[in-house]
Amino acid sequence: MGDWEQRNLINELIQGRELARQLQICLNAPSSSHEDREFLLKKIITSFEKALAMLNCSGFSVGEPSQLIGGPIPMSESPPSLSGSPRSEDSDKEGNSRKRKGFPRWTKQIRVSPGMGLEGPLDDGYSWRKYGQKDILGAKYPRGYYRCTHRNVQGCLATKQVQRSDEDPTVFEITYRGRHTCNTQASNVIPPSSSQEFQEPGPHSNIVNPQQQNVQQQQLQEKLLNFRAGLRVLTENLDAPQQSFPSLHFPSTSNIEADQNLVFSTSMIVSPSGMNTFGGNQNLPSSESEINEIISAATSATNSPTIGLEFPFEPVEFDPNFTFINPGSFS
DNA sequence: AGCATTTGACCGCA
DNA sequence: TGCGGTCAAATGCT
Repeated sequence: MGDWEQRNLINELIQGRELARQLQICLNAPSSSHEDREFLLKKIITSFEKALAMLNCSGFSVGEPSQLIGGPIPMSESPPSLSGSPRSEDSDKEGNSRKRKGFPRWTKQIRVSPGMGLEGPLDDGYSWRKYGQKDILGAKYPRGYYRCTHRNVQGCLATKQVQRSDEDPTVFEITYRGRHTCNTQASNVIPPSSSQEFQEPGPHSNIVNPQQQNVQQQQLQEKLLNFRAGLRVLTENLDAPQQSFPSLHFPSTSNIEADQNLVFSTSMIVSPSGMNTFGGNQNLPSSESEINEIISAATSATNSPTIGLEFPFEPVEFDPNFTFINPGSFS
């Protein structure tokens, strides 16, 4: 872990601590609303998840045994022994091979509810560009192939595949391959200061004047509040390999072979009966095709400001055990 | 015009 | 040889 990442991690932990303190104050204040507490709680969780994600990203296996929601997700890909001889990233660039078997790979299965805005959880904070779609044998739904938008500019070789589950169409299995070497997410992960934690200072964001900033921030906070009120994030222990994975060297440079053993899972589930409380907006996907369109758009993570607003959930990117479930259980 | 998506073709691996 | 992953030209979108 480099200095930069360490700073980010520390920032995140400090932020988590501050939020916890605020929550403590909130709990002692009878005037505070349940919503406020809930909001702070969500922020704390998000903060810690970010920190964990950073650790995961930096080579620490931080998956913890936790609550299971849907049971272990069977991996459709090769088991930890992952086939193929390891290849260095250098030798595996375009032109040498169309199959990049040497990259670490991990899979998430993610659940979302339409009521909470599908683009949120699907946006992992990176910009993805779709470069292919393929009908997979035995699968009802085609698999989408995405690569980092900054592949050409920054040589970032991260890719991901999005596959809708046959068994449960509301589940999307996202397989990530390779690590981002671009700086895309950096600005998202670490807010410059706590007062700007909900801004999206990503590469696509434009500098705005303070007034616009305040308005946007306020709207964003309101949106997030609504979003979070309907969101419950639970971790799930989906894959043993992660726990048993002995190495603390996540994809740095020297341990690609061992890294191939990394297999994570998370679930994204689109609840067909999700409540429509998100910001009072009733324009929610009702049909399968609509959901597909949204998923497609969200996974491509373009410059849409809406997508950008959802960045607090991006740490899911590296968290093996996230599950977004139908927020209908909240009211 | 520039960027993203679509889609058929190509390639490597099992 | 078939399947999965990627390329790249065509097309669409802003």
